[in-house]
This record gives sequence, C-alpha cells and structure tokens, in this order.
Amino acid sequence: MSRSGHAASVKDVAAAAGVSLGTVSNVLNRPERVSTSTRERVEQAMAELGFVRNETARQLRAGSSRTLAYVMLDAGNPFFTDVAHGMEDAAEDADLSLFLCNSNHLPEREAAYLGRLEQQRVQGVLITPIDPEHPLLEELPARGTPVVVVDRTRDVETHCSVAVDDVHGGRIAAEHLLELGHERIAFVGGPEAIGQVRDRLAGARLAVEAAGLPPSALHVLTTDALTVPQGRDAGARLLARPARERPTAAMCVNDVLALGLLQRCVGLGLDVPDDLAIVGYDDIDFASAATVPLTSVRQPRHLIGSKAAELVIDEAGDPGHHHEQVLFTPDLVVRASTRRPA
Amino acid sequence: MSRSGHAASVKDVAAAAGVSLGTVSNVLNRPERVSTSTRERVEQAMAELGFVRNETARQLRAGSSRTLAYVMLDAGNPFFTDVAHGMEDAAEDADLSLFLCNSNHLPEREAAYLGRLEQQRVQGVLITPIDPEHPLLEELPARGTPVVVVDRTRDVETHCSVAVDDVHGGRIAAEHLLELGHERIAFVGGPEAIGQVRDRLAGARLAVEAAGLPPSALHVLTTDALTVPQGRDAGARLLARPARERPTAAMCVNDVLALGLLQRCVGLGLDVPDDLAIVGYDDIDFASAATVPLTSVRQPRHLIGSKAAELVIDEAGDPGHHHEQVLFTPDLVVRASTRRPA
DNA sequence: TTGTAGGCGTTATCAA
DNA sequence: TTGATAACGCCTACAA
Repeated sequence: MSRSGHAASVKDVAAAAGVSLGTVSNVLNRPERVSTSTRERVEQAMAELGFVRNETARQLRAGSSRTLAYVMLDAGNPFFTDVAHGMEDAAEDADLSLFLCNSNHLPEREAAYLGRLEQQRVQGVLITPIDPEHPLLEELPARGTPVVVVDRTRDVETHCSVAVDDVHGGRIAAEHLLELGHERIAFVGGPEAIGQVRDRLAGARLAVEAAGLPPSALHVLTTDALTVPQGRDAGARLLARPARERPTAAMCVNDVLALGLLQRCVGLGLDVPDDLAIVGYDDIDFASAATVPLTSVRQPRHLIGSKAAELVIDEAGDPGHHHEQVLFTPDLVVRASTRRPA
Repeated sequence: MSRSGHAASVKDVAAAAGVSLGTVSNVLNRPERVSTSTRERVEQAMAELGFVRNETARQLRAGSSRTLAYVMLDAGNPFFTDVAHGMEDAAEDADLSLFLCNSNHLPEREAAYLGRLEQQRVQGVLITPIDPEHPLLEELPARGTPVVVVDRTRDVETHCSVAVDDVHGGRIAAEHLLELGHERIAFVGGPEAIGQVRDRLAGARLAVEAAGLPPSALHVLTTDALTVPQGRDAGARLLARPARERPTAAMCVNDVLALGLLQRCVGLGLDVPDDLAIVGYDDIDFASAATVPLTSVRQPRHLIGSKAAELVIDEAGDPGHHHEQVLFTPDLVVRASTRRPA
C-alpha cells in the first residue's frame, strides 16, 4: 500500500512486475495487446502496490477531463437539486462525473468556482447564475469552456440556455384563480430585480387583462426575498386589510413563500381555500406535503437538467455545435389549496 | 483568444511577451521577483491570449489538489445540504474548493464517485456513506486519501468521523412527551436496518424505562422508508385504531416523516397537538414552516459539516494527525405540535 | 532580474 | 508482444 510517501505510479508497477512502463499502460488501456501471463503479473503488481491511476496526469495528457460541473444558486432549494438529478443521469449516460458547486447566492463564491472549474479544464459548466449578465459567462466559452445557463435566459447567442416559460407559468396560475371566480388576487413575491418575479407577474397581468378585469384586480405584495419568513410576513400584511377589500386568492412566486403564507393564514384562523385560495410555484415535494396540499405550477425539473447536460456535452464534443435556447412550458397541478368548495 | 485549437500556455505567453517561460511562471507565483516593466508586459500578453492557468498541470507537479469533496447520501434532503454549508465555509477558510457529489442512495454511483475522487487525488473525501461498512472507506485512507465519515459512525479507527448522539436524541424526544403526561407513545420510523432508526428507538426506550413505564407504552410503527408518503401511511394506520387504545403522541425518526403524519392526521380531522402530539427530528426549515409548527430534535448541522471539513484538512496536512470520533449532542426545539394546551 | 533544464504520471508512437 | 521515448503544462532549482 502507501507505506512509502508517494502513491504507486505506473513506473513502480512496471518495476515490481519486471516489465516496461509501456506494457503497464497497455494493460490499462489495450489489455488485448498484452499476453495473458504478463497481464496477470502486472495486475497482481498493481493490486499489491495499491495502484490508483492518476487522473490528473491522464487529463494533462489528454487535454480534457471527464467531468461536468453544475454551479447552483442554492443547494438547499429542492428545485435545484431536482434539476441536478436530471444532470446526473445525463452525465452518467455519457460516462462523465458531475460535481455540484453551491454558490449559495454569494457572488465571490460563484466567481471562485467558475475560476477553478475553468482552470481545472472541466468538459463543461452548467450554471444557474446569480446575475445572468455576468461577464464570466461569456469569457469562459470564449476561451474554450462550454457554458450552459440553466433556468435563466439571455438574449446573447454566446451559449446555450435551458429555461422555463415564466410568463406562461404566471399566466396559467392567474387564469386558474380567475376561472374559480376570484376577482381580487394578490401577487406575492419579490424583489422585482429577479427575472422570474418580473416574468410571472407579467404573465399574471396578461391573464387579468384577458379576463376583462382592470389591472387593479391584481394586488402586488412585494417581498424582500423568496423565503418562508417573507411568506409569513406577506400573510400578516394581507390579513391586516379589512376583509371587504382583502384579496380572496394569492399566487406566490414560489412554493417556499406560499408555505409561509399558508402557515400564517391558517394560524390566524383563515380557512384555505375558502377564505383565501393559494397557488404556489415549483411544485416542490413539500408543496404536496403541506397540511393543505398546495396547488402549484410545475416545471419539468428533471428534464431541464438532463437537457442542459446534453447541450454542454454536445457543445464539448461536436465541433459543429450551434447554440440553442430551450424553453420548456410549465403546467399547473391543482390541489386542495384552491379547490372550489364542494 | 482561443482562436487556435489549444488554450494558451505559459509558453505561448512567454513567446508573446518576448520573455522566457520561467519569467512568466515568476509573474504568476513570485511577482515580486519580476521587474515592473516585464511584469506588465507579461500580464498584458496573458490578457490578450486569454491565458488560463492549467490547474491539472499544477496539480501533477504539486502532487495534490486544492479540492475537497463531499459524497452525500441525498442532496434533496435539507439536512445534508446544511451540513454541506458548514463544509463550504470551512473549505473556504482553508482556500480549498468543495465539490458536492450526490450518491443519491445508489451504491454504484457512490463507488464511482469515490473512485474518481481518488484518481483525481483530491485532498480529502467527506462522506455520508450508504453503508458505513463499505470496504472502500478503509481502502482510500490506506492508499493515502483521507476520508472522514459524516453523520455515521464506525468502531474502527481507520478514519475520523463526526456524528450526532442519536440515542440521546431519541431519549430527549421521548422524555419531552412523557413530561407532558403522555403514556401511550408511537415511535414512527424504519426500516430498522438504518442505524439512526435503531439508536433513536433505543433512546426512546431508555426514556420510557426511566419514567417507570412498561415497554409497551411505546408503540413501534415501522415504515419502509423515511419519506412523506410513508408518514401519511403511518398516520392512516394510527387512526385506524380505536381511540381508546390509540397513542396520544408520536415521535418520528425524521421531520419528513412527521410532516406526512401531520398532514394525514389533520386531514382526517384530528387536532394537533390535542388529539395527537407530534415530535419530528432534524429540525429542517420546513418543520417550523408547517401549518402546525413541528417540535423537533435539532442537530448542529452546520457545525457537523465544518468540524468534519476541519478534520479532513488536518488529516491531509498534518503528518501527526490522529483520528478522532466526534459526537455532538442534539437538543430539542419545542413548537406548537407538542405544546400543552393552554 | 531573467533564462534553462528536469520531472510530476500518463499515453501514444515507433522500433525492436 | 514488448520496450524506449517524447510529449502534455507547470513549477522550482539552479545557472547566467
């Protein structure tokens, strides 16, 4: 084993087996070219020495690695881990490893990861960026590292992207509430700097307009972040209004927010959906596990991931690759939180 | 930039700047040894060529990498991502990158990751293994790659481990319910093959015994997995019993299970905590966000991660390192799901 | 202050 | 079938 300081190399194996270094390499890479007897001798030497191939050296020689990386915005958000699952499966099919890097909304950390990954010469980088306009997102591909943007879009054609139609998602959520007869609807989410927030709100406005209602039918409740506490807070603000003018339904920019809202409303004695119908967004597992199971806009999370991974892999391998902007369409999962009282 | 096929190397930079290769290296590693004028010339050449250090080559030369990896059981479980956060922070302090690898309960995937990481010569591996007895967990350290086992324990002294005292956790959960006066308590969880399930059950039994109650005061409701649907199912089984002999409280092996149980019980018209008090385990964020906020056993997740990372870093760097088995003590967070009716 | 040379571990080419 | 050798890109002695 590693009794001596350094790990066994092909050279050590060759010496131990009494063959040349080239032969050891052949055993590793073209075993059919080696006679059975020497092959066995070499394999035994490898076992005895605890030989482990040095991927670093292989890579240096080969010029590229066998890994992909996903720089994710928030590993604690189930949405992103589901996306990552899709990537893992696609990566496995291509015999690549996927490393997850959690930027956790910290710009410096994201930049540090991107830098390391580029230096590491990974085959490709998948990223849900903090800021889709970050220059690194163009620099990496310009220098040869394929980048695919996930769950965000950009107009530029410097890389592929895979996203979901948030305008449509916002629209179907609002349409659902309108069809149930709600005419005062709260839109809960923010800050508006987040593209998703803007797009979903835009979709909701389209639905309101199409229903022939005035824009004021939509009450925008801005939050500071998409978190449970912010959802609770929005609930408190909602309940502070006199019942007469209070919205009868709320659509939230994501499920986490919706869960916070639900908790506060039920805690304050409201009945969901009778007093307040609630729609979430993302359809995370906990949405259906809520005490009042949440109606939610579902995105094809696994597919987003696998498609994105396929795109980087293609870009890395196919010289004739051309960039693609994939846009998936979300759908609505109706549950008890909006069910029309029977 | 990368117009030509290959990425710019120090050699290219040297040629472009009209200096020798060693000078470029000095600019990179010992800038103070280079005159300002040449340094600027070199830096400009690097910028023009879009030079990116090849970490692979550095590593080969240096013999070790600047990365740590955490092979996690389930990236979708918030508990593990919180642990990972702790590791990230510790890794950052040591100027190391942390890669997350999600085995997702698949033994082949776990083995594949371990293999790749070893070949990649990472500085150290953190892992919550599917099977703590897996031979690879001893082989890697034997060959020189430090391994720290997280949230599991082993008797062997071949590596460090960081875990939480599950017997104690089970005990304080049960004690809390006993103190509230409950005398028929359901223990929900399984399969028993999972060490955590066994330990927490053992702790609960200790508490029951210490309270002077017969072992039969604890009703074990075995589940097939620690998931929301299994929690719901357990709820249905619980409710199927006649009220007279039905437990008045339930402690669950984790929060996810507890959330499922809560959902089903409330859905079937029970009042929590009046008809059934519920204690979860892990204190995930969604536990406090439940409609009836969940009492839960909290583990020092962040600390588990940072301590584990510190241990691998130490093992990788300090020749005098000796293995340590760290055991943290969990505590109880009391919320509405067990609050004594006022 | 700058340049030269050797080697990290692997693989592929070519010769024996 | 096997063996010797030259790269891959970088870093560090050491020499100039």
